[in-house]
Amino acid sequence: MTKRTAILHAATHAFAAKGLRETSTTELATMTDVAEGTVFYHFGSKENLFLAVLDHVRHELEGAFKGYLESQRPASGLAMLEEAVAFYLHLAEDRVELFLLLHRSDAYELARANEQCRAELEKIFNCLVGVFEAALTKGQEDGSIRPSVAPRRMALLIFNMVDGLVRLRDCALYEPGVMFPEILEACRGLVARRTNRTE
Amino acid sequence: MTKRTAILHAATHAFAAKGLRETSTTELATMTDVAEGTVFYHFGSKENLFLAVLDHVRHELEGAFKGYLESQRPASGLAMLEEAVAFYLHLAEDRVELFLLLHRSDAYELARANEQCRAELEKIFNCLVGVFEAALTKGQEDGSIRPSVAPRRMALLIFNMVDGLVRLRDCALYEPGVMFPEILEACRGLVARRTNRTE
DNA sequence: GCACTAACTGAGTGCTCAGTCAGGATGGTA
DNA sequence: TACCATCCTGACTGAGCACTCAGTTAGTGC
Repeated sequence: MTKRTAILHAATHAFAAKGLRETSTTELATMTDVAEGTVFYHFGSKENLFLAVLDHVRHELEGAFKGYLESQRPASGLAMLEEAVAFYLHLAEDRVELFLLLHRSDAYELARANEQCRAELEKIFNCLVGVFEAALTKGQEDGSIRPSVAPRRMALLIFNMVDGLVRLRDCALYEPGVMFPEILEACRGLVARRTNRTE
Repeated sequence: MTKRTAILHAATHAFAAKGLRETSTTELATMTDVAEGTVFYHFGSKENLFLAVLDHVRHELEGAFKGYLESQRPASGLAMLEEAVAFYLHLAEDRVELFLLLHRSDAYELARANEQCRAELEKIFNCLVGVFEAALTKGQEDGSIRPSVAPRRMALLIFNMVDGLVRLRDCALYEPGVMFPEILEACRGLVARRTNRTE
């Protein structure tokens, strides 16, 4: 591993765990057995390093979801949606650092002043919401999902529900795994084509 | 207004807008036309000031929701839920700073080390989720809401949906007002007693 | 007028940190 | 061997910061 990528990885984890301001360049240099100057040689400034981290996070997320979408052959759009929710929660456990970083205010703060950061965040956001949206669109084609549902907007609501659970875990306020059956049931209730029934 | 409350208010807005680390005590002193020392005379440390701000935010939120609950005489639990969602979105626009502060990582960061902060956050969280939970419980009593719904857990999911919208606005990624009809419809679909129908 | 206290002041302190820079090491090429 | 580019080093710098403290002011009771 080159020193550049070592710094990038260390920064990803440190920024996710402690935040941008709370992680010093001195600290990153020590963590990676590198001189302070090396950080600036490769990335120019702390802000640029953060942008590189965000770019890295985006690639990781896009890669993970791309791999998932290609491996799945779901029976229906509705099944695809349920699998997407499951995969989202799985990924949030598998790659905690990616989600921790996105759940911090740092990136959104920077995005207010930095156009590149904003664009990066929007790409990530579209990728995350897009997974649910794709399932809903497919479901409307195969008839498993109600035609009255607006895919993009419903995807946004589902994303909020699922990502909200992950966020509560990150804040150590709640454990999302517990809610897994409820959230699947909720998604079905929100979008599945209704059959005749009363309760 | 005493200098103490002037500092408290300035801090609430500054911490919400820029974050804890990004707001210096020097800055707060200048904003409120007060000497640096005065901040420390009243609050002892920046961390204590932040805790006072959080306590203030909690009182404001609890007061707002208490006033709302007392003024409402909804026809059913389902109607109450819809009003709660509307009020949440309304409050999030009316008192932007309260929600901005809660959507920052600062408080959750501090909560990891500070028990008082953690307790404060949990109270706020319970207050916010509680509003939806109360509506669901009432709805199960009057029959407007399905008995199969677990009030607390469903309240959590609805909270995530609604608060997620507010959060997207705070990140300037989306405008929540647009989604208002969808989110009401979604809530009804999630919890309302089902009638015979097919689509 | 005096004593006591609470509120307030602001210059000063010591520390942390992002970023710099002059120079060293390494390896490829003429 | 000489030259050059790339990678890397770490002591240094200047700015910003939280916090301190000796001292001032204003109010209150005697």
